[in-house]
Amino acid sequence: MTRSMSARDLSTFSGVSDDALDELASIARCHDYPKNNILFYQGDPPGSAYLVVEGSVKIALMNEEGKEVVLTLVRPGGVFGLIAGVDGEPQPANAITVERSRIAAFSADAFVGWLERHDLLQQVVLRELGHRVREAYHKIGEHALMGVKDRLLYALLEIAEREGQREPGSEAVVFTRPTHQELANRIGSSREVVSRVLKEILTSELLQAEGKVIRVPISALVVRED
Amino acid sequence: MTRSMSARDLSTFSGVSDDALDELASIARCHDYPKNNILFYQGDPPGSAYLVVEGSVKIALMNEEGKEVVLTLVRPGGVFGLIAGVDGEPQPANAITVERSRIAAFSADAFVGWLERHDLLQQVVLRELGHRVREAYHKIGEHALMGVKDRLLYALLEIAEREGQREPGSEAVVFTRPTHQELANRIGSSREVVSRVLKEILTSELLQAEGKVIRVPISALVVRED
DNA sequence: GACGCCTTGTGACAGTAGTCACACGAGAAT
DNA sequence: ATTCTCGTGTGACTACTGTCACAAGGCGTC
Repeated sequence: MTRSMSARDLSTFSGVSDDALDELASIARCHDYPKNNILFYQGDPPGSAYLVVEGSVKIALMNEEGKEVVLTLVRPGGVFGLIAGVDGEPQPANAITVERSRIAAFSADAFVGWLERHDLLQQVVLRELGHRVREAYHKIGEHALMGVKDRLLYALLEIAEREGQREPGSEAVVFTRPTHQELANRIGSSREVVSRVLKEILTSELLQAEGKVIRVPISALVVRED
Repeated sequence: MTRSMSARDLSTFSGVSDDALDELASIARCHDYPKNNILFYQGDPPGSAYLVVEGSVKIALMNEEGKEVVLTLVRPGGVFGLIAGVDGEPQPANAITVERSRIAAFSADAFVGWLERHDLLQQVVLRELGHRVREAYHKIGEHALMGVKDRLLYALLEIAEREGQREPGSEAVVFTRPTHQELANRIGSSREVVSRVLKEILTSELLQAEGKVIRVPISALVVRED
């Protein structure tokens, strides 16, 4: 793992001392993976905890026919595989790289040991799990209580929040949207439906698009808070 | 909080010493609530952590029209309100009694203090949150990847696992099912649809019913493991 | 430039699931 | 006993979603 990984401002490990991060780096095995590489399957025994150094990884479920739903997207600085690592149960979902990614892996024992040595269970793991629960609850609500159009809208707003760039000289945030298929996987729908509904949203709604770039007025973002 | 509450085999606190439980009891405010009593709303600031002593509480989301989806059902010995108590963010969902219930409440600070004093963060909170995440992920998968019939089937099997009684003299488990409306809320559907689909399941499928009592062969339960 | 692969747009269709309306039965309450 | 409420069963209808089929555009590789 290169020194660059221990970026001090990454969300999950913010507030962790440099010494601890250096020690963490020393127990990591770091590798590059191509796009769509499967890191582990749902049901696998807990082996390692993982840290995304570069790229991104989707945690997702699939059914027998190959239909997929993305539970969460882990971006640089985020960890995954934690739950199984912490409670010793099988992995609750599949982990797959979304793009070419650099991933650091730690043996579950070594990682938990590190957490305990530095008294970071609360700071790191609780925060992370709490966030996952919130995220998951929100997603359940979306699925059970809203239709495709609203789910898609929320997904777009969430992306805007997480990776949108402030557009120079305007009160809006821009980002290039993922493919229709990826959006469909995120919201648990199908490519064709996303194609149609997205058009509808972009014409009538509060978002505009130029090509694959979507503009979201900042006013639309703040409103969305739950 | 009566002494009876500190039952030593309750899942969430199994393995916790009697001394610690006694101390916990000493900081609790314990009250009885009628059916359908709202304990907190989604968005409320974190106030307390709660323990179900008797009865049960549903953690659920609602939309504007009053449609509801149950995220998890907390039974005696289970805790809720934890996430907000631990991370200081607003409550992620509503908490409502399902039946007449006795609930012990702890101020968030006092509860966290107790956990830390007895070094139980890992044992109690991590276990609980990990379980919640798994449960939630499973539910998302159900919603995104399965239809009403399968969701209902899973819901019934889950109930059978959690509160089914071994039927004397047969290889089956029995339980009295909740109302159609409650089932609909659990799976995010509607009363009428549950009424129809349930009939379908009970005639063709692996479950049988006599009145409101449902029989599930044990063989059907073990298979369902993920 | 030609080929192939990925992504997209769209019409037509099918099926699932949700809603509305209404009736019936069992129990609780008065 | 009468009345009310709650849970239930069912038919009819609607609408939202997903699927299939097919065409076309973009972009990189050889």
